[in-house]
Amino acid sequence: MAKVTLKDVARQAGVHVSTVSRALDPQKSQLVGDSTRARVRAAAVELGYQGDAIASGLRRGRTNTFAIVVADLGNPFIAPVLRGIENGLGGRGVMPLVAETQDDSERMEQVMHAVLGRRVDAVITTAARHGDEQLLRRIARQVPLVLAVRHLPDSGLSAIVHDDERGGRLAAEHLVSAGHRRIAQLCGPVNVSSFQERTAGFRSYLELRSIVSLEPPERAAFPTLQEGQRLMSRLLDSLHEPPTAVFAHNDLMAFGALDVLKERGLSCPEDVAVMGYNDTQMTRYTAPPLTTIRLPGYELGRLAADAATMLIEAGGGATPKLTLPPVLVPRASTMDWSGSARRPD
Amino acid sequence: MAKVTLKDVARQAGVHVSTVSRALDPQKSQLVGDSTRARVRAAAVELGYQGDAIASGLRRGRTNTFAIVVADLGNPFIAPVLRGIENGLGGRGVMPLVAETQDDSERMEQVMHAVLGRRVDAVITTAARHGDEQLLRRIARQVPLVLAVRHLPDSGLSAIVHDDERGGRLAAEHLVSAGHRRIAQLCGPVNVSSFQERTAGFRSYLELRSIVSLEPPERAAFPTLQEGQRLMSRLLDSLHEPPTAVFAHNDLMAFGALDVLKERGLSCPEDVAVMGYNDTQMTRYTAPPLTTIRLPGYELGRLAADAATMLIEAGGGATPKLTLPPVLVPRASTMDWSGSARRPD
DNA sequence: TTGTATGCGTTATCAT
DNA sequence: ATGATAACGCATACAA
Repeated sequence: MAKVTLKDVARQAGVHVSTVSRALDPQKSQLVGDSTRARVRAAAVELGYQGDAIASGLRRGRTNTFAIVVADLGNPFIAPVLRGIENGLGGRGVMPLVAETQDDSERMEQVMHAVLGRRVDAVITTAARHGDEQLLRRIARQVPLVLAVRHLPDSGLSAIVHDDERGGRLAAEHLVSAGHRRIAQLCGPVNVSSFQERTAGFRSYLELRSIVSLEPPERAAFPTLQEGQRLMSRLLDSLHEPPTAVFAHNDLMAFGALDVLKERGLSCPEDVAVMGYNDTQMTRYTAPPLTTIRLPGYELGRLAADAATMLIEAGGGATPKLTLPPVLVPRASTMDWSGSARRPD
Repeated sequence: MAKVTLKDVARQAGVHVSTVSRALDPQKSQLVGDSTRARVRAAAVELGYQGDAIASGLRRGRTNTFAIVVADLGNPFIAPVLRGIENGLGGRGVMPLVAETQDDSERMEQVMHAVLGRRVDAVITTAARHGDEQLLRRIARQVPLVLAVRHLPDSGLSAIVHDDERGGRLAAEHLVSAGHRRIAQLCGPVNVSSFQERTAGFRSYLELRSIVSLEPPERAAFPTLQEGQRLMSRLLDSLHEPPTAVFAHNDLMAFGALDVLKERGLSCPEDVAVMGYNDTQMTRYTAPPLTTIRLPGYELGRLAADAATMLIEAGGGATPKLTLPPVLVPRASTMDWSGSARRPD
């Protein structure tokens, strides 16, 4: 089945290619006579004509394709975001070109190169890290760029993010009001805005209450389960006495922390309360169900898609920024802590 | 920053466009003199030249883009598969164009239309349903097509799948050998190969042991948590006495089943053992940890990418098919069933 | 309302 | 070893 082009349809319908082009373009089909339009459409259907988006893209300078650059497809939190983007795009006939940086700035550069070469109409990335400012600003001069989930303060780039500073504070408030005073946080990578802000928000509330935040000797290199395990081990090793509560910077790291607690014969929440972040799908099914901070990932994805669309239309005349609110979701992993009776708030 | 084309580089280097094209093409750069090549490259770097994959695609007839058509990005099992595909493609400079059908055959048709129009070099889909044979065979005549995860028996299409018949049998063996006799399965959608085969494999082993499989009045419309809840409720409503073990066709449905059990005051595994399928990331953290069937999703993704590449090179002269083995992962959700002492095998 | 001509950026083919 | 030219399929400015 050789590929059918406008030319073939034109011959079949007995008109010129440009007429076919117009008749088949919803925007311009009105410019063509009723009878010819019908004839052209019939011919197109009969021959099974299918427009060539590549040729059209070359001519029009628009590909109806957005690049979605994520850090890690394996992180369950990314699925709803992707889905939101996909759904936000679908209606407009735009399709997502997906790439993964694996949280590596070099790969980020390669990926950006690859997507720019494909002449995407916009780029949405959830993979920004501090240090990428220069690269991303350069990219943003060539194509509308939206930061999602992670932003780059003072970069002047559009960003749709969650209020992670607030999320960190919510976590701290929750733990403190449950009576905890020996509190630690397992921090995600230092060069990612989300984790920096969670750290800061959490710490600032503790300081407000004059509580010292216990912290492991280092931060996670990646926000993964394995790193959660590693940090929790190091934390326990570095203290004479375990903390009574731990705030992990995402749910995966919290699960890693739970592993280590169990391994060492500590129970959650009786000995150590644990909370996560993101409220990924499974948190309510774990043992114990995990207290966490819920972020509207799907919503954020849709809004990022909208922002990218706006950016295209505005032609540089706007930089949409939005910060979505997190919500505390209290569950058993921070309830009924045995120490709360002994040391009431 | 206006876009830099071959023409600009040619002018800067003082050569003809076609020379630039050759000098910059790794395949043909040998055909051009050493000094000119150096000059051209210098000019390209200086101007920040970046090839236009759209124009190149139009001319060459290859876009270095594969379409990945999935049913549901929200299903956690799809993440490792996507990741495997992405990694399998990355090395070859190919990028994935991702689309979601939401398990709707009509949307499948639209999506296929959209990706064909984008002149992708190949299509990998994990969203095939019985009833899609005709559509997909038509697509396969126009572009190399690989079915992944779900296949279409007798369609003659390439397929990289898991051995779900075997997986179903493993599940049945496990439950029976734990002493269960009142066993039910919560079946996924009837028109999807994976679930049909899980159903068949499970049933065939029970028949072998002369055990009647209890089943809810209907199957799930989608393999989701909500449907798992619904089916479990209907199952319990339809029986005088609950089953002692339930095989859910994926982990999500199993979690739904657990919800309902808890709601009704039944405990797992003491009253009812539950097992899932897929071994998604969270199964070891749930309460109780979920017995499940592990599938090599990442591997399957990589192999599907390879198969698609092969298909392109073979030009229709091959239809790679592969079936990957599942593995039983026993955990607490099917252990220490209280009835096993009373009715030993 | 329809047809003509031209170009989007690249590459293959031919010629030099 | 390099240059000239045409063509990939489509869309637009312009002419009729």
